[in-house]
Amino acid sequence: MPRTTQTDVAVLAVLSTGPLSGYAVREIIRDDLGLFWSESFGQIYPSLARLQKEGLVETVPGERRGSSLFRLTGAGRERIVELLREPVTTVPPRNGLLLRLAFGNLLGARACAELVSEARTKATAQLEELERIRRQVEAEPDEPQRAYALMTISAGEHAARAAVAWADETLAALESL
Amino acid sequence: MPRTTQTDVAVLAVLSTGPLSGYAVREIIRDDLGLFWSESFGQIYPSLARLQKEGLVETVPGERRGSSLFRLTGAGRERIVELLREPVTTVPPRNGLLLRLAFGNLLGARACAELVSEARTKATAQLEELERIRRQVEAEPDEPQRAYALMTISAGEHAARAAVAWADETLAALESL
DNA sequence: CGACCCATGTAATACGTTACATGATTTC
DNA sequence: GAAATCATGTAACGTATTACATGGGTCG
Repeated sequence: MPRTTQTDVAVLAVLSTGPLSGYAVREIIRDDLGLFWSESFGQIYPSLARLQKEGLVETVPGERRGSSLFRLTGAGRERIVELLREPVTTVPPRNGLLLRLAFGNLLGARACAELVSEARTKATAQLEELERIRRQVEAEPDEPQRAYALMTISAGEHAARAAVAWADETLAALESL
Repeated sequence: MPRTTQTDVAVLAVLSTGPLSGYAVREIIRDDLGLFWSESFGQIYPSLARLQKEGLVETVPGERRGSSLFRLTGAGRERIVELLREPVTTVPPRNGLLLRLAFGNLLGARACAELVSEARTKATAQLEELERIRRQVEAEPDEPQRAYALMTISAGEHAARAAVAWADETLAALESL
């Protein structure tokens, strides 16, 4: 696990697009960043409280009576750039499929083939989903944002296509065992 | 995070190849499974103690005076197959590079290109490393084990090649921004 | 005989999810 | 006015890393 929580980075980054409720922050993370990022409520709310105490976000009255939105302060706007500049921390790998395959002799070729086949199905489904999202994003106006969104989509597409190719190759290998 | 610790699965699986010290278990996980799995000492030793209490592993005297090795019991041998049969749990995604790219307008095209370039370098290095390991494994006798090891290596190769292709495409896109 | 590796373990701390508790607002 | 959604937060629990503490064996 990373030394410093990345939650603050994600929350600040999302808030850089405009004032939002904690609930809305979570929705954006889930719906727009969900393919490569995730946060739970249990992380987001404490993070917002922390960031407010540090003066990086402030609350402004929302549309709903009594509701308030979180907005980046000037300090917050500086901080998020600082944070994004910090080196990318990677989580230690934990690939359950490859662990099972590495000990495939315990599981048997048949069961392994099922697992790989499942992975292939998931990858093709993801590929379709990504193509759908791509069309949607490409329909948006050509703001600088769009180009960056397309890069993250493309990363998913490359990974998914690689997964499918690997699965096909691996299924063939398992067949001839 | 997964509901039940996957550490026990990995430890039992490694011990299925023969009796080992806790230290040796960690070495195998790091050196042989490191490309897709990781465990720290702080997980391995408590796991071994737990597994021993459950009667899934037992200790046998090792070669060194006073040292003892952990060995799977019959129950342990059954259990590991059960555990491997359980559905693969996936960790929620946390891709720091894609998070930065998604908010690339905050970071700027130049800094983004540096990050992507770094990722490309890492991927090519990994590709070379994997080819080295592949040659090494291919030199081993053709036991059933070998075929499974090659599948995990191939997964890494596909992923690394995809990463390189994506990086090239993305660098070009950033150039024309 | 000093450095390094083998070996075991614990404590402090951090990270993260899930479930629970609560209530307002909107929509049908 | 019932159901769904918006909204906020906490508590319990589980998972995992890192640093620390300790000592035996090996090799130069």
